[in-house]
Amino acid sequence: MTKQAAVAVKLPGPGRPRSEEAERVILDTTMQLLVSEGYAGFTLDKVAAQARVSKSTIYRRWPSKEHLVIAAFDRTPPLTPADKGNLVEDLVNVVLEFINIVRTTALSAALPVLVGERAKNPALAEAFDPWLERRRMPVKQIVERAIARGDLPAGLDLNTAEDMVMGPVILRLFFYGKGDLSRIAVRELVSRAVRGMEGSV
Amino acid sequence: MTKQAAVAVKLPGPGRPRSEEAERVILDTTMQLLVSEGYAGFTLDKVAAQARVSKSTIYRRWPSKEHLVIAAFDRTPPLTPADKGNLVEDLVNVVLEFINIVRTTALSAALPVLVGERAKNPALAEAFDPWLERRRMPVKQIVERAIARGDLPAGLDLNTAEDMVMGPVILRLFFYGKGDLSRIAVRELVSRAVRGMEGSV
Amino acid sequence: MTKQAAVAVKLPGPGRPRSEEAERVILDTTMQLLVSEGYAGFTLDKVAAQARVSKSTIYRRWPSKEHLVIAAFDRTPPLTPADKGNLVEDLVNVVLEFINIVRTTALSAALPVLVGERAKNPALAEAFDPWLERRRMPVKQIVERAIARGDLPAGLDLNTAEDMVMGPVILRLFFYGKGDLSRIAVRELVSRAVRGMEGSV
Amino acid sequence: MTKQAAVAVKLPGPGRPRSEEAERVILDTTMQLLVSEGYAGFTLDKVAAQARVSKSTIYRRWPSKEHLVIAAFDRTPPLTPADKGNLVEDLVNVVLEFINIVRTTALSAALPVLVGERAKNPALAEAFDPWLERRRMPVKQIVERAIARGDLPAGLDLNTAEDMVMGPVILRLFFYGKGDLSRIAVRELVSRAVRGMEGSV
DNA sequence: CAGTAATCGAGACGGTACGTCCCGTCTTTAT
DNA sequence: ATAAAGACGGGACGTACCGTCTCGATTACTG
Repeated sequence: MTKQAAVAVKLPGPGRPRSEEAERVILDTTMQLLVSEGYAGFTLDKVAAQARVSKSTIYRRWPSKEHLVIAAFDRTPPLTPADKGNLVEDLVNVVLEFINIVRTTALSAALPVLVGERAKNPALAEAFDPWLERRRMPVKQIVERAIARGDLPAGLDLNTAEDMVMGPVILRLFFYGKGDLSRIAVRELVSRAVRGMEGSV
Repeated sequence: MTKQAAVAVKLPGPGRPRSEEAERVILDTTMQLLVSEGYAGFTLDKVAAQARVSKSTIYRRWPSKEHLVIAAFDRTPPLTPADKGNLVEDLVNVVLEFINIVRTTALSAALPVLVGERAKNPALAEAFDPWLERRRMPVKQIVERAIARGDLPAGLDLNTAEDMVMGPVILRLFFYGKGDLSRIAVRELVSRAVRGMEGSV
Repeated sequence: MTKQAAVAVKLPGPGRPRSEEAERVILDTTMQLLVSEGYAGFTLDKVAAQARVSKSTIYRRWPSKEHLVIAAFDRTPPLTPADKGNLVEDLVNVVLEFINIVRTTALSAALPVLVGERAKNPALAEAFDPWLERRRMPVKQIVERAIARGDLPAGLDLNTAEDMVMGPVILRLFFYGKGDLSRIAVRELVSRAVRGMEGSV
Repeated sequence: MTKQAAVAVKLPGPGRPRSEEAERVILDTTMQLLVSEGYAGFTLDKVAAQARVSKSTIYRRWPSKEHLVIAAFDRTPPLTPADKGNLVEDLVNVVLEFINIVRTTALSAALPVLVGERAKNPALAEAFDPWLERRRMPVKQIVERAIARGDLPAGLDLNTAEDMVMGPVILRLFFYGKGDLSRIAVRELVSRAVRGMEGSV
């Protein structure tokens, strides 16, 4: 009934404790290799070799390559939902921050693959979806505050709003190589999305 | 100046001509295996075996597994941009048609992977981008006609419009497992997108 | 100066040790397949399948098909240089024993191929030549003892003697399909070779 | 019943006649490629490409790669059995000539492979054996003349004599990389072989 | 303080797909 | 009928990676 076990602090128990150092090095190496080699060239053997760690040490912590990748991305800092009281500008800022993260990490290469795998791998979905949901929070929070302020109608579904804001951005980011994602272009997309949110269906 | 050469009919020339039969069987088998096995379980050896064709015959036509997959999708019928003079309804119809295609073919599993590969494989991008562009046409055409009718402002960028319509849908289709894509939900997304298109930036 | 290192017992070292069982099964299967399929029909995939071993396990030990074959032959028991004090009879016996081994194993099919490959593959020569040298030992020993007994002149070169004994035999064995290699024929060849060894050049 | 057909001059008949030019170019290219690439790197596709000839043109003439190789070697000039009346010197000369041919052509690489194939390919044996027999003739002739002169006993079997002369040489030539085959070494081998031929068994 | 148990590194293992290569055959159009 | 060109089926090659396993060597907690 309780999910405490999952969160519970690992009790010492007998036996040699897992090295936190190893965990950190593995995740760092994972991130670095994803960037330098791309997802396709990313290999657990390479991670093990470069991190000076055995493959068992990796598999003891994460059940598959994909889980490791998700864990690595999980450490990227969360988006900070700026609150200047201006809906459009707040959204633009958080979107640009997201774009920047995607471009500097290997997310653009890895995310599609993870998405593809998730479809048929329930175990992966279990790790992936919370991460994704966490990534969606900032936009939702900004929209929520705007509703509270009365800038947006009360009946607006937060998920729908998020889809409208991020959908076009993600399309340009992942699907089209050369989509315009300058601040100006983003502001147009966001402005139009916000306009679409106003009023009832 | 002319692109005719690229489109020109392949002249017979000397040597045994490539078997159109083989090509057809390979693409059919590819599509079928993608659906039945998923992208990860999809193998060129399986294609060769099931299509009763040698691997050389496949590799002679497409330089890699990914190119073959794109070629297979390339044969899926183009979306037909219905024209009932009602912008929102026309868009809803074409979007639902797209959703249906994605769900009945293996697109949902394959597209993310292809997108991921495209990022670092220029040769793949060359084959992938035209296909994607072709898929974007119907929505653009509908929007274009609406502009001609005066239903939408003349200055509206077609790509932007397309991103606003398809972005949220694709987000729900690929990224979120259980996004609501019923006709009602789609109509809301499309209606809001259209509202966002109206007026200037 | 010492060659001990090469012969030294493999120290355990870290990591999972290589399975001696696997090694044995692979070599057994190799030998059996060479006999049943002939050299041309001999395939590493077949070996892997029949030995219930992965190809990696084979390639981890031997760098190529040819090296594996040599390793398999390397296990055939060495010729036993009989010593009845009769030079000709001792030689006849060891030659007949050699002929028998060649005929019952796949040597007759494999040896020529290996010889052909050796010419341009230094790595192969490195494995092949010691094996060949080992095969030459028995005849040399018999000749050496005969020299010690005073049955052959002291200045006789052992290699030359060996070439004179085995050359005609190998010619008949490998090059001519139907060369007479009965005990009587062999005794004639050996007798004449021994007569040629007597006296100075 | 008659074998005339095989030897009969090709009657013109209908249709385009076979190009003698093509035949010559193919054989030349075969020889050259065997030398430059070695037997393993020798490919019919390479022959066709370099000779500017289609593979069909090759297969119309010879039923397999091996037959083509034999045909190419078949054009090497026959050994000329010098006759200076000195048995040993005549043999030494013809042996050295043979050694030279083997070393300048690709024979050393190809012969072992052909020998290996011959064992299980009757059709190949049919082409190979006559060639081999032809190569054995000079030594036999020299021995025959020596018998006629009374230098060797009348009962000596020619094949046995040939085996004794060529066996050791071939052993050094094909099997051992670095066998001494200088004129002096060859003279010793031949002298000893001749001594072995003298007297009865 | 000895014993127990989980961890570590190293690296072998079965399985399987990849993309390349070559053989010998077949199918075109052109001589 | 031959020729050049080149596609075809078949099948082996050697490489790579995955996720599992087996070692000997460390660490801690436990009795």
